Amino acid sequence: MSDDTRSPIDPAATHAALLAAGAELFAEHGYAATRVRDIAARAGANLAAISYHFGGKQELYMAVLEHEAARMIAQHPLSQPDHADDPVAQLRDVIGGLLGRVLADDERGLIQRLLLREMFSPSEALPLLVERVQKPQFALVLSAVTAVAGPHVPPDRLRLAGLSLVAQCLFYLSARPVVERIVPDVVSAGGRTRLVEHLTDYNLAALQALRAAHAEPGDA
Amino acid sequence: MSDDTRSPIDPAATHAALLAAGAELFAEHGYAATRVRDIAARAGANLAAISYHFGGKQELYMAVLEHEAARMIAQHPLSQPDHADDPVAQLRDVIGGLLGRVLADDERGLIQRLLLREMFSPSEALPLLVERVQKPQFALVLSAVTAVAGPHVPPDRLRLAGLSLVAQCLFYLSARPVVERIVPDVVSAGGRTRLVEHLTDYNLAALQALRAAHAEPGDA
DNA sequence: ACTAGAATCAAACATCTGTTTGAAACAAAT
DNA sequence: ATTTGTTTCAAACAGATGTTTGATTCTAGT
Repeated sequence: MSDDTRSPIDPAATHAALLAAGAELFAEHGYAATRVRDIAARAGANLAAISYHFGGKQELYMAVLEHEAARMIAQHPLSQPDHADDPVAQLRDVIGGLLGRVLADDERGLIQRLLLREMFSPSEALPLLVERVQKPQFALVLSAVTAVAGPHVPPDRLRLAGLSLVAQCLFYLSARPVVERIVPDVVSAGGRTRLVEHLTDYNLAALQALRAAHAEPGDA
Repeated sequence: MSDDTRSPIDPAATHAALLAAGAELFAEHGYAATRVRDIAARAGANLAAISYHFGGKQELYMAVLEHEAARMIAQHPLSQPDHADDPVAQLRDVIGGLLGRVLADDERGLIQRLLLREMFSPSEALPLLVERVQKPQFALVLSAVTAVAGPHVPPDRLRLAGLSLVAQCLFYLSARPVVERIVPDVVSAGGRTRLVEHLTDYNLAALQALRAAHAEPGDA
């Protein structure tokens, strides 16, 4: 990020560089532990640029969250369920997509990390993130869960099942250092495909059991 | 917390009050966002008491983690699997125990919150917490998972299943504000028993499918 | 009662940190 | 070329924050 060789005065470039540097540092260290001097330095901008362009640290943080949320929606749209006929493939795609976003080292992981930090230390920005990031993600998960479990399962159970699924994917975002310390080679490059397989199999079985438990009397 | 009417000089009481106040504030706001002045105030102690008794903020933080980990082991031992004959009950107990610890508002929740913060922003204290808190917890989960899924499932799959189970329980610790915003009444007092039921059913089904997939050729 | 060490306290200290300032550099319009 | 408004910059600023200090109070041993 942040072209260090930015000789001509380019307000937009400074603005963008500050947003990018802020996103990385806020995601890595959290709001309180991030120094505005470090953000400015990484952005190759002057210290006062933060106050000039955004008003202050707090406003920059909010702008970062809005910007990252908007970018995720624009650049990485949650794939629509185009497997209307194959619920299992739909489930696998949702899991793979969610896990890929969560474990990505690039900008896709940024918004997830920021969101998780907001979850744990909510600020006034949490509602925005929930509305723009979490709810659409959950809706997608819920549609996949519903497709597998069938329409006869009560909405309550479907929501709980969706939460279980999201939980297992997001877990590896926060618990990565610990998981690697307890069970090695789970989030390594090779282990990632195994992980998607496991999550698909594991939840598929649970969802099919849920479907069976709420089968329509006349169903096979 | 921290008896405010502590007229006689009692070094041990000050020491303990600082540990308690530090645990609460560190768990609530994280290390960077916690001010030593607030800790001292909540403990009813003088500001300099932190340096005097522990050396500094960093050392107090380490002492808090060690103390909370030790207290959890001493006061809330992870119930041993006394259901050698009933794997389902064992699973339910493990889930209920883990979820109870995670959602507890008392001191049981403290160590979990501190641990989760360490997971996300690891410090040099993480290895200690993993060894003293996380590994024993995971061993217990793994024994329950193994009891249900049977001995013929490869250890790799068992560990992944254990992680899935832990993930679903810990999720509600970090995601509580978001969960309540997406799906109301899940972590409420009434919803908690429903939650334990759901988690038990959901994972029981998944584990039984795992058992069936790896059944000994001669098994029924 | 006296002394010595431990613990507490109010105050001061040094550093860090977010913010502001006023001048300088730049771009665009006249 | 001059003017005007915008952007950048080094420096300074004010407040917060972790730490230290030196005196004071307390407890215990003699």
